[in-house]
Amino acid sequence: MAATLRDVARLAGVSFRTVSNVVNEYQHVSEATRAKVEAAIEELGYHPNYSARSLRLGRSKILGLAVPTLTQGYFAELTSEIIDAARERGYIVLTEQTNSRRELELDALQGPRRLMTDGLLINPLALTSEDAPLFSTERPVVLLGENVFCDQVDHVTMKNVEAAAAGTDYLIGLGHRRIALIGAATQDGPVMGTSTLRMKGYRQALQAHGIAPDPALELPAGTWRRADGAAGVRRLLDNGVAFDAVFAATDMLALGAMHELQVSGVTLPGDVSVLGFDNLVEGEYLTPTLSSVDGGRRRIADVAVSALIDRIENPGAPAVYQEVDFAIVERESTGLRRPSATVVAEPGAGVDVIPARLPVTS
Amino acid sequence: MAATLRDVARLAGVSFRTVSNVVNEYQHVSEATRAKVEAAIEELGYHPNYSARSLRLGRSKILGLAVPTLTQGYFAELTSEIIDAARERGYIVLTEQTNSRRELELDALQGPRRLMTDGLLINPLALTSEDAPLFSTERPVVLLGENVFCDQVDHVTMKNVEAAAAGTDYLIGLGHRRIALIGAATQDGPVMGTSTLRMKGYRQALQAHGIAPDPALELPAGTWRRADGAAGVRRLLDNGVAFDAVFAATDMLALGAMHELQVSGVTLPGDVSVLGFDNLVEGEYLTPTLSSVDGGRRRIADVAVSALIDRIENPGAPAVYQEVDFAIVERESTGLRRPSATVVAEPGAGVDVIPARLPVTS
DNA sequence: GTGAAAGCGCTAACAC
DNA sequence: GTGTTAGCGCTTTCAC
Repeated sequence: MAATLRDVARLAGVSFRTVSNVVNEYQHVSEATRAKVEAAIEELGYHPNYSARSLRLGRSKILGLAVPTLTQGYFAELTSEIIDAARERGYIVLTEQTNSRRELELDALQGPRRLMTDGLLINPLALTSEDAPLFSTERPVVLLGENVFCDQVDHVTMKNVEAAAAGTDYLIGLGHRRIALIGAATQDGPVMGTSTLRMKGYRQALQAHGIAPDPALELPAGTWRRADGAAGVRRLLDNGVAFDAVFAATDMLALGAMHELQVSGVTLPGDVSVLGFDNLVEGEYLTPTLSSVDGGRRRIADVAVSALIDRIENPGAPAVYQEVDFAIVERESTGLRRPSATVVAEPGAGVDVIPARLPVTS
Repeated sequence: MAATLRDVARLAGVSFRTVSNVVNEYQHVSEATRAKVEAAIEELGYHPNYSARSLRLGRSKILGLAVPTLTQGYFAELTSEIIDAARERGYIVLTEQTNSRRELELDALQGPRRLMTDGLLINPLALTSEDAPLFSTERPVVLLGENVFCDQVDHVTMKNVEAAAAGTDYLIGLGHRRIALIGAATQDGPVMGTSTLRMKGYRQALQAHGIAPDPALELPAGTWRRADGAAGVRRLLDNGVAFDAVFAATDMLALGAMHELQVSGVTLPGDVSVLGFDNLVEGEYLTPTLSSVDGGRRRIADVAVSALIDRIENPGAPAVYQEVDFAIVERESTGLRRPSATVVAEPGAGVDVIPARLPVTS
């Protein structure tokens, strides 16, 4: 059996109240007693019992985290960063996977496990803003993502519209005019909210530069997996749609798109620039390395964890909606449009149908 | 404040002992009382307090998991599967990342957090078998991976040697004779244990078929990231080493290798077969899809969680070392060696230096 | 600066 | 079949 406060007190020859004082770094303990107690703690290998402490304090120093799945790069990295951020603040993380299933998202929110944790970070995908009332529970919740909005609850997310606009703007600045968007929003698509916002930013940037959006360049993706990115490019190539850049709504889509382009003999970024979104570490290990819009995942982790812990330790403040800053991470997959490239249509020219595939000019 | 047993008892008009009986599904509760109590529970939204229950029982139904990082595909997927397996058995998982740092692995093993969990699953990378004594702690531990072996502790791992041999054997069966191994073991390389075992299996299979191992085909990888796989292939191509297949020690290495081959104009699997190891979901989303040795990750998760929970609920049994079964998952990146391929050296012929790069025969 | 004692919410041994 | 009660290990109020 593990040593308790009493065991330590007995060994140190003090009352167990004094031991508690030492453990909790209270004032008013003489140096001599403190040393004695610390020696006893060391000797017995004493650690406080967290269950007892939680019961007493009503706090466990455990945060709950509910993400769709760890098998997707974005959520694996987000979780990784949340765990690290929590650790820095003395909290640990109980991770649950909801698999985007409504019942599991509800369980994370309302189930008995809630009581083990001091607060919950949740990125819902199945629940929608119609379910918003469910989020204003007695125990603190911090919302992540773009699927649910709720006035009553802290929310940390990206500047999706602005970031997507900046990404598009960056491509335009490189001279690109026929920018395909892979991962365009559809009614029944996955992660509706996110794609809607990113598409909005894409269109805004085009319009700001007087480029008319071309439906042929807006490709929905069934899911956000690599294969969908590849399929998007395939469709462009098969339909002979002219394009000089690809903006993918996520890095996973970008990876698939890059791959399909390269297999088809298209040089990156010579013929086509590819820009992703999310800045996954994976992008650093590609050839060419992937340029990407960093929506601020790292910062979301930090801010969300801070917001949650602040609310736990200091309840009652009004709910805050926070958007973190983004950045464009320029690597090798994007470059200046080559003046000689034959595939580029003039701004606003609509669909340019070219014979077969994207010709490779070199 | 959340409702307690007493609140429920008061509302139901029974003693709180009776409520406890209902909650814990004891015998000897009349139907009528049970119904009354359940109604009261429902009305108050009562959930038992886990801290109190843990304190009382000395059990928390929380498992600890210490993996190097969630940013690597293998560990993200392993964690995902462990969380699901634990959930099925009524446990939840506290995930920690050790970043392969010795101090953090020690902390997972010995730190105060151990007391919150009923048991620990740990995949050490910095600790070695010399540290084995540290693993036989009072509370149950299950070891994962190949870096530490300890008689005193349950251990669940892959049949690395046999699986790598089977993978190599499979490639030989397809007619390949010049099989490059990317991720060969080195003294100071990462994940020493794993690469040593997989290389051993590779060599065994070659020898079983009378093929002499060729040092030029055994490429160490600095780390197990995608870029290292690409670098391995580059080295083969630049040195003009003839090869008709690549066996990568992990899927990440395989991804990099595939990419570098394709960018160099090599057709997969027409010119070269590529076989990975780990069977990450990512492999399903490549073009071509990646054939891979599945070391049994899914099963490791199940078996390890079961072993840990069994030991928690029924301590005292002797420690067990278990190796799970593997499988070869055949997808598109591997195929029969083409008889016409000019790049294939005869078995045992040693290094064939060819002019420039691997010629593409079509 | 230290000691005594209450009580967090629960389970289970013990009465009835 | 139901009620009473002790105590898990801790923090903290209150004396001294």
